[in-house]
Amino acid sequence: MLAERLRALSHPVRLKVLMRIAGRERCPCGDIVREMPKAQSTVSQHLKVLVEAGLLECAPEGQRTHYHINREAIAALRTEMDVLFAAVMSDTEQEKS
Amino acid sequence: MLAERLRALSHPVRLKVLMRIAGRERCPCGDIVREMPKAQSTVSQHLKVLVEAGLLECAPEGQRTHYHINREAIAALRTEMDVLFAAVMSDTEQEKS
DNA sequence: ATCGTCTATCGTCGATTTACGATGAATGAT
DNA sequence: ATCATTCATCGTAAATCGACGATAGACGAT
Repeated sequence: MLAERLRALSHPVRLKVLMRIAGRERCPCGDIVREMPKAQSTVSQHLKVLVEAGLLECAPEGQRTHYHINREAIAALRTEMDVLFAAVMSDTEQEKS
Repeated sequence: MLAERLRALSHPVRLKVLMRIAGRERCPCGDIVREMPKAQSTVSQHLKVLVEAGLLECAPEGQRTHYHINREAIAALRTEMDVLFAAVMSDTEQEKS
């Protein structure tokens, strides 16, 4: 559901996490923790939320887990948002004085 | 902040409310309550959240309050989302094997 | 085999959210 | 003046969230 994905994006830390991961392939959790004034468990939780929303994917590799953007999900979200924006911005036609 | 506005959109009832108001000028609270299986106080609260996020504007008129879309805010949000999407979808350049 | 590193998960606490009914203020109708 | 309608707000209960420390499992290095 759209609301679910928007919820995943509706926290400043998660937005920042997403941006940190963007532009990298295979970004491990530790990298993000190091760049953020949050406990490791907190970051891990936020990552989980993003993964569960489908916006991130993770790949356990050796002792670490690499996260990366799920571009398909992002593209789908963009489409949904476009539909929403179009609907909400649509002209009423009954407002001509 | 972007996260704030996304939060306002991240609830199914609020999304529905927004869609109900879209395409109408001067939509009173009662109309929405009637079209939704939620208590009046609940709808009123959700409207408040949307207003506080700037996505809706309200105009008390007689005994009722008319709500309408704040198109400028929606447009601004769309721009912010475009930036986010662009950043997140950007190619890494380091993935060519 | 032992130790350090990386990460997920658990338990917990306080804060916030969501929903509702009740209430009250303002307006409109009679 | 009385009464009904419309809406915002208050109080409240249950659920969820956000953050943390502690812990445990898996892996890599020695």
